[in-house]
Amino acid sequence: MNKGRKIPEVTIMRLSAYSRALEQMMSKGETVVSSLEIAEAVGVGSPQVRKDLAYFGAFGIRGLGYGIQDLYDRIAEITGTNKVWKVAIVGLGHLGGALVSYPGFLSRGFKVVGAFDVKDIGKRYRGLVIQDIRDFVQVAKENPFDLGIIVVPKDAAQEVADILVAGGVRAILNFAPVNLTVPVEVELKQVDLSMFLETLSYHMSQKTEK
Amino acid sequence: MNKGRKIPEVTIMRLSAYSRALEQMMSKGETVVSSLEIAEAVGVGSPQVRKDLAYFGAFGIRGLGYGIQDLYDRIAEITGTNKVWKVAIVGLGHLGGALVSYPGFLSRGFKVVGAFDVKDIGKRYRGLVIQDIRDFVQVAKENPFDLGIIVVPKDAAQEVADILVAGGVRAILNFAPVNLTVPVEVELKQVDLSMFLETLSYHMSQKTEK
DNA sequence: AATTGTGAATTGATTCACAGCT
DNA sequence: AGCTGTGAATCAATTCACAATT
Repeated sequence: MNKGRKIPEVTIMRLSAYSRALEQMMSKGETVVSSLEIAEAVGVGSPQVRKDLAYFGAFGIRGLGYGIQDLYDRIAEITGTNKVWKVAIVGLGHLGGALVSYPGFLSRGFKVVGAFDVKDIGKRYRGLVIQDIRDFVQVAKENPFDLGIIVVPKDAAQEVADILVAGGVRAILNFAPVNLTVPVEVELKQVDLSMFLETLSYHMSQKTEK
Repeated sequence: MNKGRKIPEVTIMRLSAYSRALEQMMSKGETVVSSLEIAEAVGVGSPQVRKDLAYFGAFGIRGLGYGIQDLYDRIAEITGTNKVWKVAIVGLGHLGGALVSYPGFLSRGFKVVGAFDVKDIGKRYRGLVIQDIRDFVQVAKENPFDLGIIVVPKDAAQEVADILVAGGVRAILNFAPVNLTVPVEVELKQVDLSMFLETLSYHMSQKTEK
C-alpha cells in the first residue's frame, strides 16, 4: 500500500487516463484486464501502471489481472469523479463559452452551474444566465460552488481569483497566462494553452537546426 | 553550458513562463532582472531559473543579473517563438472554434491559417473558410502546415492524425481524450482538459476525507 | 502459468552551496 | 558586494526483477 506517502501529481493524471481506457474496454464488454493491457492503451510501461495503483491499495488478482468495473470504480473514488462537482465559469469569451458545454466535463462529474462575466449580464448562454461577477459572493452564499474556472484576460485574473476565494470555492482552474496567488487551502491548477504549443515549436526548431 | 544533454520538458514549459514574466517587466520599462526576481514572478526557486537557463548557455552577467530584452530574445530563439508557425485546426466545434482566434496563439507565433471539418464546408469562420478534412493532403501540398491541432470527437481523432501526418505536419496538439499513434518524427502533445479538473477533484476529495 | 505487488536499483530533476566574475 | 553558473548532494519518479499469489 502506501497510506501516508505523498502521491505525485502525474500519478493522478495517469489514473484519469487509465480510467478512460477502462471505459473503452467496458464498452467492448470486457471484464478483466492486465496492467500490460492498460499500459499499452495509455502509452506507458506496465510497472508504471502497477506502481500507480499500488499507491492506493492492492486491488488486482495475481495471475489474473484487474476486474475492469471494480478498478474503474476505485479510480473514480480516488480521483473524486464519482461525485458531482459544482463549477462556476468566469469569463464567457470564446474559450469560456466553449468550456460551458465541454462534453468531457459533465461526463466526468463536473457540472457547470454558474456563468459569470462583467458584460452581457442576463443573457442566456446554453441554458445558463450570465451573472455579474461582482455578485459572485452573494450568489455563492445561496448556492455554493466547489470549483471555479477562470477564463478572463490576464490583467483581470488575480482579481477574479480573489472573488472566487471570497465566495468559498475550494479549487480554481486558471486558463489566464499569469501566476495567481491563492490561500493554501484552495487548490490551484494553472493551464496555459500556448505553453503546450511552445513545447512543440521547441522540438520543431531543434530538428531544423540539426 | 550543456550542449549535448537532453532537456526536460518541464524546463521548456518554464522557459515559456519566464518569457511571459519578462514581457511584463519590459512593459514596465525595466532593463535588468535577477534570477530571484524571475523566480518570484513565476513561483519557482531561483536556482531552478539559473539551471534552466544554463542548459542553453551562460547569458547573464555575474553580480548584476540578466538583460531583459536579451534574455527574452534568447528564450524566443530557444522555444522557436521567434518564428511564425502555420497552424491547421481540425474540428470547429465550440472548442475548436474558440482556438481559431485564441489570442495567446498568435501573440506567440502560432498563426492559424487553415480550418478543417467534415461539415459546414465553405462556411466562413473568423476570416477562415472551413475546408473538407478529406482534402487536407491536397491543400497542404500547395500550402504546407507546420502544426495541426486536433479538436474532434475521440473516435475520429486517430483518423485525423493519420491525415495530418500524410499532409506533412511536423507536430500535433491533440485535445481529444485518446492516446494517438504517430511516427516518431512527428511531435505529439496530448492535452486533456478534464484531466486538469480531475487533479483538482482528487485534492478536494482528499481534504474532505481527512 | 500468469500476473500482481513491491523492495532495490536506476535514472532524472531539484536544491544546495560556493567558486568565479563583474 | 552581489549575482551568476555549476559540481555535488539530495530528493523524487521510474524501471527492474522477482517473490507471492491465484
